[in-house]
Amino acid sequence: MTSTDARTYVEEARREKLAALTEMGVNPFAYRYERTHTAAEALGLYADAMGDNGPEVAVAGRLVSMRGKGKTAFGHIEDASGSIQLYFKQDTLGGTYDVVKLLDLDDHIGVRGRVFRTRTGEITVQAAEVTVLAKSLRPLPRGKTQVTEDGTPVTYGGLQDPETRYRQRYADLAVHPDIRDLFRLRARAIAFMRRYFDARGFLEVETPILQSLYGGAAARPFVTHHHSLDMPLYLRIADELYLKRLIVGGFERVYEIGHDFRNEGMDRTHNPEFTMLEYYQAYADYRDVMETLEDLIPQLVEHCCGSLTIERFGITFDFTPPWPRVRFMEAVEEHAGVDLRTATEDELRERLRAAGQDAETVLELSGGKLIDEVFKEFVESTLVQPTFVIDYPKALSPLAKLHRDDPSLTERFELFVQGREIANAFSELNDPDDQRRRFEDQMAQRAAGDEEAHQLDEDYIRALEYGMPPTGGMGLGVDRLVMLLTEQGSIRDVILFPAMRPEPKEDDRATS
RNA sequence: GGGGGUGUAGCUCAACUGGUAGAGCAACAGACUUUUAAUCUGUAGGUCGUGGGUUCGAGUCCCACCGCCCCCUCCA
Repeated sequence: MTSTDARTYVEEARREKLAALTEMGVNPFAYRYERTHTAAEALGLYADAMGDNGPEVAVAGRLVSMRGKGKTAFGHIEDASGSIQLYFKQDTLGGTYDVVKLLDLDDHIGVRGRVFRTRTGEITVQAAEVTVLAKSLRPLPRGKTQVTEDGTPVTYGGLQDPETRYRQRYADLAVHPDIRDLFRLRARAIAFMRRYFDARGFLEVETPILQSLYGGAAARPFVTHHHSLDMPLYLRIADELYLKRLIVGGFERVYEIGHDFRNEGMDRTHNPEFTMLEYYQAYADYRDVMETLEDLIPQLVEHCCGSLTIERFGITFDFTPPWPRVRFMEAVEEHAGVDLRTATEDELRERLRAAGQDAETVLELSGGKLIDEVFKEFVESTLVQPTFVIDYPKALSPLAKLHRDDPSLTERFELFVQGREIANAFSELNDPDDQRRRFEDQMAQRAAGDEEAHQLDEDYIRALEYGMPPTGGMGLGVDRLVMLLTEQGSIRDVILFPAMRPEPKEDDRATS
């Protein structure tokens, strides 16, 4: 009996083979294997002049296909590099052939033998020695792929159920090489970011995930409790305030790639924990940050996808810089037909209602939230190609410096692609007195019932009082960028282990 | 939170207007010493998400609950 579900007859059969192997003195769970070549390397070794006398290799991997023929058998193993065919022959293997008969799909095995080419033309390892590395007791939900006459592969069966794919990502990855490739691309993108900032003198740092006071974004946090301090701690919702403390400390250029946690709804673009890149650069303003993004992102896209122009979701995205910069106010005026400088809140609410939004929900909106909503309703979806929206209203941006030409605005921009916010950046507010006033405004909104408004962070203000140089900073949602690069419609498809409800136990599956 | 869909064998899916569950692949036994979704013969495998109700009879109808997916709302 396993802990998760009842053992099936298929598993019983595998356990019987496991027992038979043990009976024969074969350890079904070996300690190590001296692999000489990956599957791809072994394939590359063979040249036709070698005939049946190719080089000897020792390959190892998971058995993914097996075609028994009495006294011979063909199968494929798959390793991280790809797959290679194996040929087992009783004449050659002698008693070991009994071990081959006890193999199941999904077993990990090591095979030593010479490389040759079969009559049908496939480069193959003729097994001279077979080592069981790990018996598989539970069959993977593996589909069968047939290549039709016109060359299109058709897969029968396989692991389709999205829930199972997320819950048992190990199985999903094991049977879907393309999913493994997707996560390799994700890793490649993150590694590129790291190299990019390292090469420009940025210091990678780690700031607290457990915080007694959370800040840096408008969001509800996860709360936990520290026993010996007997106090609540919050999981961070952003890295921002700590990274800027480091600018005060003199690092000048810092970045962090890590998880933020927001206790909010889950859907195809929101996971409770997600990956954020933040960077801060002394003596820079938000225009410098735009230039950095216009440099970084195109390079990253080209590095990961091979081109500055990519076809995704039926749209051609062109990352060739420079990207359009549209002012927030002008964008709203153009798409919503309202002038935020003159419109009353009631007029804005009426505009939202006219667009089909729920009247009661709209009534609860005011101030920055209302303006933000108007922007989201009318502007966001129009921003398909990479676009900077710049100069946000002050009310929306309590951590951004006031605009040098217009004190009702801030020097803030967001980068949109495919109608989604990818990055958010500003000339960082470094006037401690102004920061205190902005926090106080937030506290007032909080008192008025806005759970997402910032808390007043005295320690952060103290840091600013010591003096923070002019600083440009940015946060970028890594998951969403990866979604675009890999053409995935759900954030769960780019997170290895997305948040899931716990699996119901057998006993109480239907109760409560 | 609202609306729609869905949950049947290990996997992928069937089962007409209610009549007591079926296929392909996987599994098991046997045949086959260069095959490749191998093939051939035979066998086995299911409290039809859970609980209740209607009915002579429920996978199928009704109610509740649980999970998942999609759309709307929303935070990145």
